[in-house]
Amino acid sequence: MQRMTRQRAAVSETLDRLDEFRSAQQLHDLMRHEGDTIGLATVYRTLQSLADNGDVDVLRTEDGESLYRRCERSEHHHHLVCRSCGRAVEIDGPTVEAWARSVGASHGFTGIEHTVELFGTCAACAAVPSRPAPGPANHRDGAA
Amino acid sequence: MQRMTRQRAAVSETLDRLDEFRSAQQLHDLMRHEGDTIGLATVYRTLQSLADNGDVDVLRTEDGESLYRRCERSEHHHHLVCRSCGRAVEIDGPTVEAWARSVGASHGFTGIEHTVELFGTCAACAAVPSRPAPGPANHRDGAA
DNA sequence: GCTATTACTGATAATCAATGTCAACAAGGC
DNA sequence: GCCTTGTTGACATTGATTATCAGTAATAGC
Ligand SMILES: [Zn+2]
Ligand SMILES: [Zn+2]
Ligand SMILES: [Zn+2]
Ligand SMILES: [Zn+2]
Repeated sequence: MQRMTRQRAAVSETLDRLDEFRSAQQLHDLMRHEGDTIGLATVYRTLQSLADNGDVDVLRTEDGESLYRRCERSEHHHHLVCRSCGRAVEIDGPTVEAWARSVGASHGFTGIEHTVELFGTCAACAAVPSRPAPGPANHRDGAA
Repeated sequence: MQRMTRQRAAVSETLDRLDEFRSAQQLHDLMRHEGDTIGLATVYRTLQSLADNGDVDVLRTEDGESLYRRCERSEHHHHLVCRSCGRAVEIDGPTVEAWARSVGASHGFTGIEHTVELFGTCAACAAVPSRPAPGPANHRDGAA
């Protein structure tokens, strides 16, 4: 009931090569520019199912866009994300997990989940504030 | 350059009476049902400016909707929010603040900001799983 | 190999929160 | 009163995401 198609494989491979959080549209553009033939809807669907399976991590930007990234570790973790290029570092908050549970319980809440994300500007982006995105995102449409 | 109008005052008063995080549309509906005359765009604009001034806290739900709430404390804090009714408890993560800064710095990131929110089901909602929203949100349009 | 079944694809339309537009409107100062 | 300036609200628009659905691949049975 879930076939591995050329398109799904391509999305997966693209994610493998990237270190940055990317939106569905960014991934679609990137793949198209690299010669892949794939529809935007398929990219959305594939990312959706990858996320459901826990194979990629999802992140909502401040303006409501969903960003995806294939992370190294599969266990629960959090992210330190560069606001300008999307580069991410996987981190864990050893104390945070316990703290979340205990705070929740002390107020009579059950089924506690927590959202912990750090945002900042990475060293590379801080060094070159003019260059907006050192990652694979900075294809300016000129390299056609 | 910023006048206090009947509409803005009404939004502010409504927020004062609520303990729950509410969306712009929920607030608009609620006010309309209570007899207030106000346009949806005005509610959005007012919430926007209140948020910019730090007078209300904003929260993005899992599906990208913005929820607003007037909080007691004005200093930096976080929230424990009921997923089903929006009720919220203000909490602070004493260690989290320092942890965020140090993790960011140790990876060469600058301008660190952090997002820490806890979600769960409050005692009231856990007790009555059938009743969807004990708060002012459960106006079923029947009380016209 | 051939065909029926099933899942997948992708162009397009639909959704929906949020924002932009802009003429009518209120308040303050004069 | 009248002008200036900020506000309102109905409506149109945006933009990311999702739904549609006819056409296309892969699979299973024969
Ligand atoms: Zn960066
Ligand atoms: Zn955690
Ligand atoms: Zn708060
Ligand atoms: Zn609750």
